[in-house]
Amino acid sequence: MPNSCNCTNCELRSAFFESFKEVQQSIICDEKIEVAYSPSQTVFKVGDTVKYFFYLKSGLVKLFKTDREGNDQIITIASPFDFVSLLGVFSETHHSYSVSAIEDSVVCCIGIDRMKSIAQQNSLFSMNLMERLGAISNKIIQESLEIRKRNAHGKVAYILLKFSEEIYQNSVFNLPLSRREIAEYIGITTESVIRIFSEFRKEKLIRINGKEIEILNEETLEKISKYG
Amino acid sequence: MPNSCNCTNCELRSAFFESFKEVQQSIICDEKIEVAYSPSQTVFKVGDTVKYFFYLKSGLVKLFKTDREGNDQIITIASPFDFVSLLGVFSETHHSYSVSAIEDSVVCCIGIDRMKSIAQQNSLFSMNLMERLGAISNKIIQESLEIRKRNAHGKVAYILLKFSEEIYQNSVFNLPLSRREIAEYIGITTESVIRIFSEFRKEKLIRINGKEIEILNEETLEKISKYG
DNA sequence: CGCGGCTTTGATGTTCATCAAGTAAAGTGG
DNA sequence: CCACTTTACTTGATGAACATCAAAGCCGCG
Repeated sequence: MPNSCNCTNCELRSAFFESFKEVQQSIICDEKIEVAYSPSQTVFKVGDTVKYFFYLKSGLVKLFKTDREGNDQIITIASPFDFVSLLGVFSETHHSYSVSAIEDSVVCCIGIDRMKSIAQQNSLFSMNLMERLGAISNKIIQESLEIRKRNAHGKVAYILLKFSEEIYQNSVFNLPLSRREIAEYIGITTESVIRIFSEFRKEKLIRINGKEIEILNEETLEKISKYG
Repeated sequence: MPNSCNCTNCELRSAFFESFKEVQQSIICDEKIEVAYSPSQTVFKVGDTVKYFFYLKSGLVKLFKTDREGNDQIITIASPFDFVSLLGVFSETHHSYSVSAIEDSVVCCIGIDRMKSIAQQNSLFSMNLMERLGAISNKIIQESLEIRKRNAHGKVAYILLKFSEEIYQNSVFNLPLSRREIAEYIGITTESVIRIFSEFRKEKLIRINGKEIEILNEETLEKISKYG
């Protein structure tokens, strides 16, 4: 029964099932599970067996690794429509990073074996999948280079602009990450994040009210992001 | 004519054509071009149109980006059997990074449209492709996190061990990168690389003779790499 | 209500970048 | 093939950027 499932209008379809035959689409629709997560809840952890292919339907999640001393490194933030499963999903049996929600989120889960067998039967689908997975991995790599080449001020400006322009598309937003998580994302210390936030506030580049941030001077922040 | 091409024993076959029907394999064998590069020669540049899928048959190449001030950032070093084309190859029309040889290298080039149409016809092939591309992208992301979390000494130790253990599998090797390139790879300055090399030499952890390096005390280097 | 985690600020110190200068090596043109 | 230029390498001196350590206020939660 095509279109009988509740995801007929799901973004997931337009996002990457465009090339899909309806019968297969409905198989996926019937078999997928939707799971809701509250902030700080874990979707999966490093080392967990790869059982599902994950897709973020709504909300915001962080991908991260924890080292032996318990320090986290945030790899990236995934927004709605993003695949939470990266490329390793088809080549690895265990996850090489952890995922947890940083906002109320809904994740679609499709059995990985099911995904594989469908991909093997439908090469158009697997090409689409490859393109989308490729785009995400590329984005992570490029972003990591962008962050790496900046000094602390540039890193903070970059991340503020990312949240404002890319994620929330609004000059006012609620920062979904703690100061510590920001630090873990851009590779500086929590204190430095706070100090630079304060400087930006004193220079009237941003307004801060707890987690609420407003970008007041985007132009100057762009400059700081570009030229440190 | 299966097996009529000169790459019957090519690593490329065992590497990812295992699932390939012979007739298609020979199409690829017939159509591929092998190009040899000397150190410092460019395979392709940021912004170039994606025309080929590239595979490293032998040698060593670097993937890197150049910013507006002309400073390079090395993304990774590709070894034989590695795909030089990353995942973006199917989703992007222009390369987002540059590639140049750092040793005498031979690169196999296959028309990208040809690859795409074959992948669309053969889903087993496209799955294989996806797995391999995924593994490489994952490796780049993981390595970048590893480097990021270390201090300067740890970074240098890490990179020395990478060359020794992973790339050359030998405690003596000729460093294929200049001091500057090492710096561009791990995100510190050239002077710091040199200084830390000198310290390691004075502490008898390594022996340096120009480009020739010998790892003398792997154990201590491992410790420095792990604990900074 | 008290404990632990998050945030903030200040004082201090280390690490590493920057600047400068000199040597060695490698490419370039007459 | 040699003078010349350029690039790579090396060391030292200096300072800025950022981490670390310490302490206190704040908030949420059991």
